[in-house]
Amino acid sequence: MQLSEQEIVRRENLAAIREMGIDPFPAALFPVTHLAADIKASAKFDEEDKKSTNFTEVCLAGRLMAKRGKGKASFAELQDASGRIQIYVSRDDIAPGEDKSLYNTLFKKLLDLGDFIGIKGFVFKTMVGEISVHVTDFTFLGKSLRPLPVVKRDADGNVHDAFTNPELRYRQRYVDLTVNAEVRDLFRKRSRLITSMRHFLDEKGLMEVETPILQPIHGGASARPFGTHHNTLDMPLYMRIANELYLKRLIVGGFDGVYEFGKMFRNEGMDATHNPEFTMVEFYVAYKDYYWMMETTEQLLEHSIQSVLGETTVKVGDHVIDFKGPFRRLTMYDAIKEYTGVDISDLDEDGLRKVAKEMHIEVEDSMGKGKLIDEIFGEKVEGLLIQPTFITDYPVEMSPLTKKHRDKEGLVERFELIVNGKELANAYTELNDPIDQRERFEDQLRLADRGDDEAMVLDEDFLRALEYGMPPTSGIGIGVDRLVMLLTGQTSIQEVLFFPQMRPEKRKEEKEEGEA
RNA sequence: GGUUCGGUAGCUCAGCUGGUAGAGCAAUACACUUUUAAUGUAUGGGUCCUGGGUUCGAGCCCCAGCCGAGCCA
Repeated sequence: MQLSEQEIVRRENLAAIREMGIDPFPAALFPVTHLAADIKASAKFDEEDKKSTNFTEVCLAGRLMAKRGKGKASFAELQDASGRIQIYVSRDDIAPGEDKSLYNTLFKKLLDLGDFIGIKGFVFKTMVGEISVHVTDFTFLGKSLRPLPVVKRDADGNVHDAFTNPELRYRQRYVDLTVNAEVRDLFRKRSRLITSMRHFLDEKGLMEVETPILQPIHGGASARPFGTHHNTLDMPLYMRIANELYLKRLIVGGFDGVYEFGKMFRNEGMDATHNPEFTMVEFYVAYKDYYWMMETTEQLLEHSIQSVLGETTVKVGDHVIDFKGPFRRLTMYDAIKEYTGVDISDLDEDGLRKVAKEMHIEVEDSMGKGKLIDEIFGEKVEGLLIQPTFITDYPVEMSPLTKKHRDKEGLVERFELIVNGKELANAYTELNDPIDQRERFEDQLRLADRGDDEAMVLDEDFLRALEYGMPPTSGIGIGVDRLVMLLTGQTSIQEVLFFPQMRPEKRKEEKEEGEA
């Protein structure tokens, strides 16, 4: 392995630390008592000597992220999980005796940016007013053998030498997180959002469950799956594209409210809004319908966004999106009529195909009525719906798991929530008539025969479950990644996933092996 | 899949009409006991993504490929 100059220096420093009799990777715990951000937020000071009156002895641990040497005393910055705080190290405080090597050698020479240290000391304010920890004792906690990018921030908040290369940031997310505080904040928001959604669902009395990721039949959605193989059973398995059919089996089993946060896997193209694996939260509640679900969705989003952002509005580009309910409700046909001027409610398949062609939408022979309407909506309407909007009452052909509308012929009780021109959630009054469900699956098989490779697969065991009887139920799936993108103003899904999917990087060593 | 842009020091980036590679930060050495994008002086650091081609000569031009970003489908 070819080491850079700076990596060699760090390895030499590592060896020198060992020679001083110090373990550069100590095993013992370090008794942390405080976090940088808490000290900065609540330190009180004696006006006379500038020492803190409430933080007289603190122990912190973290990475050394900046050094400002000043001869016999130095300033440095320690970064822990909460943020950064300045530390002040003076030679005669940490090395009071004759031997000054702890300061002159270890602190000044052998300590590199990125190393982990633990410090003990008291909090004070410098002459310039910076809240700092005056170090009385420090412990080496871990060596960093590679130089981190050094990102600096000036007094006006401008960032200098930012670590911005997206490829490097995604491939080495650990570096991105170490060096870019706003990235850490984004993922904290993501975590808080999921926590607050979970609280909301718990409060509603729903039970969190887990269902199979490896499925013998990839049901519950229209998408191409990842295939895999189980050796012992010697059978193909698919990574789930949805968990809907399993959650409904649990409703059959007598739980009347279940939810699952989970990864779904779809073997399709990747772009700014699609990663092969992504997170959905789905929940199903017995004895409810899609009207109830619309109200519940409004409450859930308003509650969780309020608790993450402290408000219900989000700025996205030039728009301010308000998640305060109630959201606008518009039927699919009315939406198309409003945005294209065409009333398609009475058209048959041929009529729809003609209308789509007139709108310059690409159509294929394999497309049925449902797919054609979906294309028209997707091309001409969806992108224009910025504020949260429930699009309701879809044609039965494109919704094989949804109950037929209670009083509109040919439609089903389904809604999608569209925000900022994109689908955020998809919900139904669930189809619980097993005979109707079997016919819908058979319609899907006919679509598959026509060449629709996304048509849904018939799941015989799911039908058996419905035959035992499922209570009337409403269910929904909400795209968590897309919601996080909205809340954090990101336009790329990669920015809200810790580890977005990437092509493998070619290392030189591997390449040479491959060629040999 | 199509198309545009990019890949140069650890990081962020310059690099003229094709003439043997540059800055800031980081690193190394020295000075400095309240600094803060610390400062001053000096020093070192490169498979210019890979492979071909054109040329006396390629970071730059041509071809193919790899990786990434954006736009389109």
